Amino acid sequence: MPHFRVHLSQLLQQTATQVLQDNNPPPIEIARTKQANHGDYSCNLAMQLAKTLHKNPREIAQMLIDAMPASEYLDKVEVAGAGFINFFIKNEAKRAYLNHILRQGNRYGASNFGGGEKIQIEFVSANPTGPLHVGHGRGAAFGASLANVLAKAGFAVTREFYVNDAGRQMDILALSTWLRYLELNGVHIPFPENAYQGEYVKDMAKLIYQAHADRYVHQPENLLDGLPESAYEVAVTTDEHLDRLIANAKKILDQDYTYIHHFVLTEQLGDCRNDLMEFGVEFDIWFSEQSLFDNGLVAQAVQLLDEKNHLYRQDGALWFHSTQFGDEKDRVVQRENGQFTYFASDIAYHLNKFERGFSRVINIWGADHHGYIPRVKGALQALEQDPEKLKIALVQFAVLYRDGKKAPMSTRSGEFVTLRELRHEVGDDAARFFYVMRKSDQHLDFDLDLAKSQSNENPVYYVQYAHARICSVLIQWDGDVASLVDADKDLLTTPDELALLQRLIDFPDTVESAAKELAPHLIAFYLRELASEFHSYYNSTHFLVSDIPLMEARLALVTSIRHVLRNGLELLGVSAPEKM
RNA sequence: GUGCCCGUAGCUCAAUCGGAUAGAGCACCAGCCUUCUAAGCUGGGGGUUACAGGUUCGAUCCCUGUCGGGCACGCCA
Repeated sequence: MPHFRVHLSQLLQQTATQVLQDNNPPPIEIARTKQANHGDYSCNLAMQLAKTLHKNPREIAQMLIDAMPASEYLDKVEVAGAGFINFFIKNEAKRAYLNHILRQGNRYGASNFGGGEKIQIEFVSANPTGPLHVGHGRGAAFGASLANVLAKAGFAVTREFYVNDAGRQMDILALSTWLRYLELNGVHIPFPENAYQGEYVKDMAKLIYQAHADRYVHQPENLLDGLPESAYEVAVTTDEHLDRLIANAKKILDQDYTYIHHFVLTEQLGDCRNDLMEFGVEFDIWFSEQSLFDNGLVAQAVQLLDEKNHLYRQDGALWFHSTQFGDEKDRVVQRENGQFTYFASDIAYHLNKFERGFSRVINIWGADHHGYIPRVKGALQALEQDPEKLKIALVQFAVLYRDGKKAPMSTRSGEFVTLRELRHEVGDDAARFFYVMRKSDQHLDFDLDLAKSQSNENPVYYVQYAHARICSVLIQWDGDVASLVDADKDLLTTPDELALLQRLIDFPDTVESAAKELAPHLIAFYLRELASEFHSYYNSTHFLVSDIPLMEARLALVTSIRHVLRNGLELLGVSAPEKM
């Protein structure tokens, strides 16, 4: 079965090369039309050629049409407006397409757009220092849906979570947990305000306490070494004090520090993984930042930059000359104290991604990281990699609304809404759908009341309901769906039915666009429109009629709609219930 | 202050990377269940696409400026 849009594109390509002779035509773009009287597809090629050919675009369009070979799928081709070429697909061809959908079933919508290209998509990558919050949720939903879309469009997709298990934040979490643990053992040291305040820290301390009692209570009196007397009474708030506490804790605990560190990391990562799994978000690879250090890849990447003369030393630190690659200032890769910065391991990580043979790499970042892009791309360029292969999709913040008011959120005070709370409150389906209803680079107003409402206002139910209705009809019909390929599709003649056919035909193109533009929201919009057209059709037309051939034709259409609804919802990680 | 993103119906958002008469949902008004699920459908009003210029066959989209909002400007991650 032909892909109409591709077919037309080839037809026009062939014609254009012939008509233009030595001039090679610009890329042919076939678009869907908005209005029925413009046909089904249109092309603006003639208008684009008007300038180079010094001719009236309508004239060029007519020339192209006259030279175009006949197509068995076309009813007619017209010149319209300023010089559009409008294509009218035969209704018979659209009807025949239904069998293609029925046979493809859950594969329908797939294409070879990606050509099996290896593509890596890294998302969420939250610090394993606490529960995921609603901001991570958007990255997770967006990334997972996009990955599904890319896979459907023919890319070989690897989903990856970068685990920041090497940095200072992990040390702060380990320290925080140990302090809570000491409290449980009756040792009270003022809890730093800039340590992790959340209840989950106390929970982890409790677990250690329950399993090991006082085993990790070594000389806590030395914990405040090097700190002023006041530290015994007042909670510290500065980074210096916190770092001193960490250093002291490491000294006091020695080997046992590794245990605490490992314990909190495993706990948090496990929690994060479960949370995401329940949300329908899974990864192929959990990539450890620490492993980059352990394998010497960070040192190697920095050395490589040095060999290519992109580093210099100043104030005791090692700087990358990123301004030479469009960054607004140079960046430190190795601190005065010898520690590599987060940026250094990130360079190593991205270099590693490219060395693993991905032809394209997609990072999904929170929009607050946008300033970070030039330095990463700069580093890649400095290492003689093509920065164009790295695409960074920025996801804006999600703001929750309850009762028409902003829900308060602040990580610092520990008063933030976790992803888990959100999922439990509105349900996984609604959460997944709402997160991708907006373009990713737009702020998202997440209306909790709307997401929760089990009513006609809720777009998730609207789409799912269409699916459930179809299931219900098919159950009452009680026939063999596979037999519907034999139905006489020519009995589908109403404007409703023809519009639905075209909508179904559009699905693979929509998936392709969503892949090309990294825009899974297109799927959400498409599904709403398809559901809308279906509901309308459902209300105006009875399917289970006594005229058997007519009934089977309609059931063939409706079954195809069910396939597309299901496949589309699956891309978004939303369930397709058979009953509601 | 500098850089990036954004500004579309009363509200929340689309608009197939420059295309044809800018579209949906919510809200508001008026209707539709003895029939496959009313979590549904039908009809109606709503716009100088923040503002002012520019580029061209053609601009919500590209360029310049102004106004308004968000984010980022660490030897943090």
